[in-house]
Amino acid sequence: MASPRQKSRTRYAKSRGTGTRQKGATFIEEARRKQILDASVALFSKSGFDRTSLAEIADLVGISKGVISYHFDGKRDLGEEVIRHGIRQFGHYVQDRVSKQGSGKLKLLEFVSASLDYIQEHPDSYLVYTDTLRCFGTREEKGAMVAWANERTRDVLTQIIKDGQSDGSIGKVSVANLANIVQGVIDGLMEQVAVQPEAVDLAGCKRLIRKMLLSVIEV
Amino acid sequence: MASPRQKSRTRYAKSRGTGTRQKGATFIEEARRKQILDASVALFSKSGFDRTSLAEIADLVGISKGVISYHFDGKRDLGEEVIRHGIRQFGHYVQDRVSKQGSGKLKLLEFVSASLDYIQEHPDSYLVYTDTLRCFGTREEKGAMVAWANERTRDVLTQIIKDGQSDGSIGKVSVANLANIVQGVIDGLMEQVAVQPEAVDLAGCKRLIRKMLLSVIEV
Amino acid sequence: MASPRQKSRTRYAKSRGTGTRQKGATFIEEARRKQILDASVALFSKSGFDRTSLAEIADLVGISKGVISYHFDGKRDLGEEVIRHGIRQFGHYVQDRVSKQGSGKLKLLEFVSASLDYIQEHPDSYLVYTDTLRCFGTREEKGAMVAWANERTRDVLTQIIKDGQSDGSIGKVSVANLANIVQGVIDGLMEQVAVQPEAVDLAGCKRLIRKMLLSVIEV
Amino acid sequence: MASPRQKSRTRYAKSRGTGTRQKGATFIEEARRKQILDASVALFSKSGFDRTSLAEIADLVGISKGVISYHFDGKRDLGEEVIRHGIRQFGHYVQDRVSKQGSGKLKLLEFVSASLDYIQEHPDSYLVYTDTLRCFGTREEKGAMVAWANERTRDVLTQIIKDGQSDGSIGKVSVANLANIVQGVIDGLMEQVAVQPEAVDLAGCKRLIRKMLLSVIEV
DNA sequence: AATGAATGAGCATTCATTCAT
DNA sequence: CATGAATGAATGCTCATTCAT
Repeated sequence: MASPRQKSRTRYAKSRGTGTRQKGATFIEEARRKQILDASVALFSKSGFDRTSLAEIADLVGISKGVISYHFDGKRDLGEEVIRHGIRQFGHYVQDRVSKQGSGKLKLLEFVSASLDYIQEHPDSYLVYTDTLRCFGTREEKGAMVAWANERTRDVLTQIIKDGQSDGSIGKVSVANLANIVQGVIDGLMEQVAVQPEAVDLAGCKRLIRKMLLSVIEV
Repeated sequence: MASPRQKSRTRYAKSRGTGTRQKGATFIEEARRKQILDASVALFSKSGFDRTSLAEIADLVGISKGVISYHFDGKRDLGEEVIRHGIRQFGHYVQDRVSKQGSGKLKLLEFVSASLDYIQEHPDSYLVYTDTLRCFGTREEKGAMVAWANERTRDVLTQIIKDGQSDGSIGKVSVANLANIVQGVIDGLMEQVAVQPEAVDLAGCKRLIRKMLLSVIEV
Repeated sequence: MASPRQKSRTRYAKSRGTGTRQKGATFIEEARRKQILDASVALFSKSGFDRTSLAEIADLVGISKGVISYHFDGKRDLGEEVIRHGIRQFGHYVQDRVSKQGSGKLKLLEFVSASLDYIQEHPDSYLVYTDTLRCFGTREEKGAMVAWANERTRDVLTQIIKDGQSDGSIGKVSVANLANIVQGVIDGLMEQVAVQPEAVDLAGCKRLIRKMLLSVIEV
Repeated sequence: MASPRQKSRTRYAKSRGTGTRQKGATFIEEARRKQILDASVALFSKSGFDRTSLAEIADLVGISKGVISYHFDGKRDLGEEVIRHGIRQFGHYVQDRVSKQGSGKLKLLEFVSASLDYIQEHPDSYLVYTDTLRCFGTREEKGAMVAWANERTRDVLTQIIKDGQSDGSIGKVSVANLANIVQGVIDGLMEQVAVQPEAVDLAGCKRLIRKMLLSVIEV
């Protein structure tokens, strides 16, 4: 995926766009970006994107507001970077675990497990992700962004199910519908866990979901 | 003085939210509130709570901003009312259909169907609900509100499942886990439908969910 | 000329657009606008449009910044209003004196005289006008605005000269060229007077211009 | 240390503006200055002095902002240099053509012609000049600068006219008034041409001005 | 000579809220 | 009940300038 960073100014931007990473100078740059990103996640998860001011972020990092503008192209860019960062991390985690499974069936079950484990370990992640996502422009813009993120997940799921059908571990079932449902139940449980961890018995839910899934993917 | 205009923050508007209704004289009052609420929903669904100003709402209704302040105890109160209104409507719709079913099993299946039908018919509803919630204060405050809304639904579901187990239509299964999962899949699909209606084959999903549910509630 | 005021909000804007002026309420409104406009002219003439902040204007009037936003649609609108006001006043003054003259020739000479007298009496006027005009957007935007203002004057001049040729007081001469030149010399002298009043002997210049004009408009 | 980097505000750059040139070593230096100056003119003519940031200039040249600060004593100094540069170029062009004429009368007419030709060939020049001037501090500061520039021109004109009167090619006429008027009409037409070239028939205007001038300078 | 990085003041703008009438 | 008017704090953003390497 090409980085959407755009507004070229007198800055690192140019060298950044190429994808080439120099050492030295870029190190401090990358460090600052990470600092700012981390502070943003912390504050966004507490008060939400809209209700977190650049001043607060700068304060938390211990820098002046201008630095944020220097490293990011405005608040929106910062928000997008936070989202990207979150999605990437989540994706890596799940992908990592899924890829260790042999059959499509096992991969599908692992996908659910990994997703739910991730949210349990990083409860902020989901909150920041959905909250920030929802702060972007009009309904259409937001919709497009959420849709984009959803499609990403759905594509992965679709592929896993298809693989399962190819390798014979998953039987005849509507791939699209199953993908939608799996994604749905994961998203839905994620919110519940993020908001009220004590109200969800994740282990139990995982077992139940497993049972439900097996009932429809049996060959 | 009987005027609702009181210095105290806990004034008229607040006690209104509880559902208690005073007698007459408030007819015009009730009409105004409805006007404002409707305009709010329309605008929130387009631009989101935070990005909709009281001025815009007043403009759409054709009144001055002051009127809103008179009828609602600030923007937040208006937002909460919008949410309550949305939840209530959704609840009534589902309850209505569920109550027409005989067994717990049928009720559970109808709950899912009704929920998904509702979102299809009122795609704005979910968007306004989640977006507005997003805008309330700190994580704790938001969490409390979401949790409250979730619990409402979960309680209903829990009762339905228990009823099913009592009437013998639903077998041995963890009530809490099943409730969480059903709620989760509904919430998750709701978002997908709200954001990308064309990406979800609702009828197919309903059938698949039905199959999955039957596999775990069989006696 | 239709007023270019646009952004309708909950405000006077609506009743304003119609052109109808109510009494009462609009009085205080009009008074505030005038206050703000006057303060703006004073400050613009001192420091220029770009280097005058809304805060300074508000301070001078003794109100809060918000009031300016309430009465004007942003700084640019304020600037445009200042310009319009200036052009209108200048136009009225000149028109007033010109209209009292009988022949086109006399009108042309009076146009020059009146213009130069005006600038002598209101030295700020020209400065504020040119400075503010030059603060609007890109070269094209600015150009369009200056061109618009120039055309206005040129049209009046063109008409006067044509009238003179009709009534026989002005002979054969290129109307367009003469209009350009007359406007040019007026503009040019205006700047000199505005900037260095003591460096220009206006009475003497008027006499000399008169002589020069007579030499080319003689029948 | 011989480095031009001195704390004192009155440093290198300042003494540079006077026209005095030190000897060698500053070759690269001079090249950089020219690069920056050229880029500035290009950008100022497009967006105006105030709306052009040092970052944009640096970007266009392909250097970092710091370099500009190194070679110029702040943005204002850069602006002044741009103006001086513009005036100098204009002056040279006109002087060049004027000096080729024999009599004062011919010189005067050539002065007008050359000035108008110059603006036609360098329409940006005038725009940059007036716009940049506009941006210098208070009315007094700006006034002083404009006055200085005006005086320069006026002195040249005054001398030409006086020469004409000495050599008998120009008759009895108020030197000061004529100088003011000639300068005025040139300035005024310059603006018209700069802003709306197609609205001015320069050749025709030149002929008409010539006729008007002849009528007052005849011996 | 040059740069990347950081600064911090300044600014226009938005907006919920208040209140006298 | 309703409104026009005013408030003033908050916010994102721009930018000239500084300075250690």
